[in-house]
Amino acid sequence: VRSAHSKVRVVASPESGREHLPPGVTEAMIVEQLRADGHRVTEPRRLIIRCLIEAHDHRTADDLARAVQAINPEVALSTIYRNLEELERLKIVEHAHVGHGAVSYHLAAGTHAHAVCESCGATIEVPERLFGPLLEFAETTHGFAIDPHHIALVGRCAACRRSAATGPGGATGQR
Amino acid sequence: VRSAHSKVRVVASPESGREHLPPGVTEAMIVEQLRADGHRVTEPRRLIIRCLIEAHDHRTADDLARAVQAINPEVALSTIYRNLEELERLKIVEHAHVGHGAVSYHLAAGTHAHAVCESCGATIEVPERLFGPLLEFAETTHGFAIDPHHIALVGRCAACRRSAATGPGGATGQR
DNA sequence: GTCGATGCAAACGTTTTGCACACTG
DNA sequence: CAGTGTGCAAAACGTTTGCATCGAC
Repeated sequence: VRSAHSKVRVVASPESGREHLPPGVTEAMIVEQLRADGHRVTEPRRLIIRCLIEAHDHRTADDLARAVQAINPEVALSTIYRNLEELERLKIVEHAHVGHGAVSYHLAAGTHAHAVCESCGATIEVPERLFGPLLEFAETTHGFAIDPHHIALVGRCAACRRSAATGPGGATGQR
Repeated sequence: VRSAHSKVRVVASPESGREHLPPGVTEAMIVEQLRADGHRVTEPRRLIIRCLIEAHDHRTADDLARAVQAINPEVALSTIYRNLEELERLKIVEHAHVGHGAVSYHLAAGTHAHAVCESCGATIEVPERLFGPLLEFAETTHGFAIDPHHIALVGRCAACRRSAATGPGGATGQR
């Protein structure tokens, strides 16, 4: 039961389709923003941005590294991390903690949170507004401001629930 | 800004007090359960259970190791991990992913979820019922069963929000 | 030419594993 | 006395950092 889901498969939203996808962010726009903030525009940086836009699902630093290295194998993993850090500082990128595994990065399109299947790694997206009661409780009773983006909820997707029902071998299992 | 919160401070619930604390679980009860499941009762195991009960706030494997080693320094960290794993299999213990840091373990008292302050690590507890809308959405639109226990929500506690407001130095910061 | 950004390799903190030995049942 | 559970040490994993060099401005 070691490493499952290396590739996060995003379960399509039934009706909505792609309401939340990168709202037309372009490489140029981001580059612009970087320049404005006094940063240099280098090839690795440009590649990272490009791959981040192309991969509109969420991916780990390592996934991203592979995508970038497919274009330029010279780019180092540490560069990926440093750039993701920078891009987060500029609010261009956000990350989410997806249970046990590696952190997942994506463009800051806002407005949705994530839930990951603990057995297969499939991700669904959840409208932020459903966090309302939680936000309100935390706010009013503790003055605490919950950030729904930052972590992924955990659970079991339809498929895995089904197969768990059939195959009884199901240990408590996953992390 | 390296390692902050090693000690997770649990913000007291304003009124409720300790409604959810270990509902009188005892070492003996758990030992019983272990035996029933065909496991052996060893000293390390006993100590781990004891410390887990005594520390009714949530703690990392490492915290727990220190507590156990205060009694018997021989106990290895790997034993802690292996036992936590076993206890989870028996549904005696649960773990929660608390943002970036180490995983947090606690007795499976159920009925509440967690939210952690991303800057100081303070934890609040959140009634499970507030997840209702989320559970329902995930269930009806994707057949997905969210498990509110498994991960901690992330946000900012009252104190840190206040100091962020005063001290402007606040970077985007924390992980 | 300056200094921010990079590649590499090594360090880090947490968790997992392989192995020989110890102890419970 | 069988075999689970243990300690130890080392590996694995994702991430961060130090340092010399490179290249955008």
